[in-house]
Amino acid sequence: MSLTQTRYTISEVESRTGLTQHTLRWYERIGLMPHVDRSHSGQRRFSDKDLDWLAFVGKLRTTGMSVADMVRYAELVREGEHTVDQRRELLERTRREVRARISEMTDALAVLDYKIEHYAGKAVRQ
Amino acid sequence: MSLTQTRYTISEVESRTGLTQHTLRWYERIGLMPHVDRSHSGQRRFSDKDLDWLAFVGKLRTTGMSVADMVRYAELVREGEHTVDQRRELLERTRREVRARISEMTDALAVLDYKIEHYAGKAVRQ
DNA sequence: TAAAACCTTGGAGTGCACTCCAAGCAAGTA
DNA sequence: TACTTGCTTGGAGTGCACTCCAAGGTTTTA
Repeated sequence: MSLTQTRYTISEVESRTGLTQHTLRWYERIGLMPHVDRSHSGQRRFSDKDLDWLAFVGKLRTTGMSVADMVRYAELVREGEHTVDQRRELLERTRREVRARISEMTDALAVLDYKIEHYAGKAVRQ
Repeated sequence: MSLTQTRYTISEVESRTGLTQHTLRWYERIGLMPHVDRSHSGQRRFSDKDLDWLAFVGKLRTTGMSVADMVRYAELVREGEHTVDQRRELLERTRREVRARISEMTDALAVLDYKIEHYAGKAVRQ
């Protein structure tokens, strides 16, 4: 166990993650963050582990997962090992949704390509 | 010119497009629909052309384009031929954003895959 | 004709994901 | 020490994209 664990203030975490301080506090309030350490005076001191969690949460956000589902996932993590099946299920459902979403968007992209091509020529209608 | 153009009531359009009547009226109100024909008593009668437009708008929605940008696009169409460059630009910007979004999601999908794989084994941490 | 189903409007309400505020205490720098 | 910058909280506010409501007129079906 290292005695030199890095601790980050909220503004350091803001600039590292791109999340605002408001959002970071809000994440904690709604239960999307494991409890963050505090300094003797009560200020937040984030750890590298917190940063890792935030990075993972960022990936979940990117997938389009709702905040409610992310909170659900965080709860399952807090509840311990016996929730791994539920967690995997939640992640698998999310994965199915992401795959569907990507294929829809790829479809829409083709329409966009066609339309732009159309404009490059001259037969313009809409 | 055909004399047997099909005209759809709002509930027919609802079941064909999956958009609610509320949303269809709202689209018209905000200028996202070209003006829809009315029956002698004022009820909407949508044409096949309206359905085509709605299908295209649906594709734009799928790309994640904001309603404000879609309205902007609709305005450009109404303004006529001299706006084709602006329209193409708007579509090209949207295309760049969609491509970026798809690649972000593909990335996040890989993380999800890794995590699920992880759960399938036994080294479970978060 | 009578009932049921469908349509109209302007405006209010909803859910989501933040985003900001005020008042006050804490920490770092000259 | 004085000043500036940073941090705390609960709660209010924002922007987006719908979603619904009430009151009343229209159309279809039996």
